[in-house]
Amino acid sequence: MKKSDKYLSKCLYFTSNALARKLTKLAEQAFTPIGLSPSYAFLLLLIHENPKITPSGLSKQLDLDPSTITRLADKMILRSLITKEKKGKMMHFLPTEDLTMLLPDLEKCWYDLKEKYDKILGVESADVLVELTFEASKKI
Amino acid sequence: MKKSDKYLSKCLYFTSNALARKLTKLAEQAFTPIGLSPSYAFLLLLIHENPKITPSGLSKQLDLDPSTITRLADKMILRSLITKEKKGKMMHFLPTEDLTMLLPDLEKCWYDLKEKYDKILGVESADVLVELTFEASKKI
DNA sequence: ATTATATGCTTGTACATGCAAGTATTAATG
DNA sequence: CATTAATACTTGCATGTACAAGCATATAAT
Repeated sequence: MKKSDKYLSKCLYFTSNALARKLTKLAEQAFTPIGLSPSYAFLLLLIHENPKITPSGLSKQLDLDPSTITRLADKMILRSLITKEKKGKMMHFLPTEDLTMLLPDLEKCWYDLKEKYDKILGVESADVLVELTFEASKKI
Repeated sequence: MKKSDKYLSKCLYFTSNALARKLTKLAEQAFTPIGLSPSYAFLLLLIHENPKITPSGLSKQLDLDPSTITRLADKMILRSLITKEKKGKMMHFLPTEDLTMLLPDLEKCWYDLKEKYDKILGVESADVLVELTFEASKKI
């Protein structure tokens, strides 16, 4: 076994990025029916469940830079799935009717995604992995 | 607990992407001493240990698209850390003297990175996580 | 041997993302 | 009250990455 194999297969940075890329591909497939990539789906779900949520609020929950939220949200506004309202220095996002109508389809995509990787990894393994990954992510 | 929390914290796509982003940031810090981001470090290590390796070979080992390898490698050529040679339709990458000289520093960055996340997560937890992540990634 | 197909790499383009800097609003301090 | 500092968001720019299409070479089929 070469040194490089050890570096790769034993490096959390590398393995987690590789896994993330593959899951992203899987997720993108799962979400094609609604024509949105998965990041947007999360964003939309959060806005739907937390109307008036701010960019910084979304930033914290999604672990994304505020500027990234702005860009993602702008595209969703163009698609009339959300709106935004400025109150002082705060910006609030609001779901539209279109989003409400889309929601069931959106949730279906999620189930499909979960089904996909559960099938590949086994439900128990997937559950363990997601739990550990979540905990690790919180710590870093 | 809102539905969205479940969707986020229990979604492997989301958690693994969040973790990967955070580890990438950590890794970028660890590799600043040599002025390279971590993807390049992996690439260089593989080329150093497998002289004459091809883009497709690197693509498989790094789980990156061949076109991505081309771009990464091009930048390393500009920095005189590798060279490339065409033989038929195959392209071969070769380490330069500069790379050989850089290698010890490069490996040091790795150890620092591992130390960093081992400290945060605990060595055992990190080991378990990397193993599970690696296995999952192989399956998908 | 010529044409067709497959393989390997590179280039054009697009995208999610982060950081640094800018703008606008609120809070704090003198 | 005026000035300074802090907060919230957005914009400019850079980067790693993938996909699709293109080009070059090798292999297969007729």
